[in-house]
Amino acid sequence: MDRLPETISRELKAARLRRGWSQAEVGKQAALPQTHISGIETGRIVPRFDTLLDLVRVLGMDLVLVPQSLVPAVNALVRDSHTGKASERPLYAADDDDDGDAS
Amino acid sequence: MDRLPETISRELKAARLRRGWSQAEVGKQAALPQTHISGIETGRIVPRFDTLLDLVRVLGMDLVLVPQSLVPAVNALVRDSHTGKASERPLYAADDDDDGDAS
DNA sequence: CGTTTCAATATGTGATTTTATATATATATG
DNA sequence: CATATATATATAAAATCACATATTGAAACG
Repeated sequence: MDRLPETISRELKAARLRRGWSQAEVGKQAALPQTHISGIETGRIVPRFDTLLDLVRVLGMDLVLVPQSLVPAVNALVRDSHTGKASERPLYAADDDDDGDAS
Repeated sequence: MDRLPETISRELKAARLRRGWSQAEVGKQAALPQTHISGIETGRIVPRFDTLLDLVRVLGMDLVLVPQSLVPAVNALVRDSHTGKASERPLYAADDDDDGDAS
């Protein structure tokens, strides 16, 4: 059942604790009651997409749509940034402003 | 504004058309009625996170949680894979099948 | 040209389920 | 006790589902 946001729930909680915030504090910033944060983190309720997006962004993260084939690469990129290895890579040195639209 | 999944909606539709699938076809694979696909694509309804995840995965994509600071890099990575520039990088070689239309 | 058929898409109604919200409370844990 | 977290109601709003139907667009035909 990896279609359940159970992973997301854990990552949300981890990100929150990483910042040393309480559920009430996160809830206040995302305009959500603490009980809701609790329900989402425990996986008891599956949030709407916009709700999750608010939460995620309050925690300094974002949800990005990527091709399945690139998921490993993206995960590696994120992991590298954690370990500090990203400094060796002039990744987006050139400006990259997201037009985000490829019609 | 941009917390609405309006961008997601457009990308969902684009990905669907890229594959030449009808809403009914996508709905069948994601176990959703065609009317829902329509509502989501037109932005009339905001899906739950798990629903959106099902849809996204049926379309060969995924939603990845990344730090906001890495979003530009991730977008660049995705863009490069589209334009074929990824060839310099022997990452995970498989190039996603979105070659656009075939007709 | 008009209209008929057909596929794809969008919209509508009603019922069911679930999130979202507010409030109160229980259970830790220090 | 005070704080943080989880759970329990109750209400309102919205998604989900199934069905029907309208709209659009294209192709075929008289």
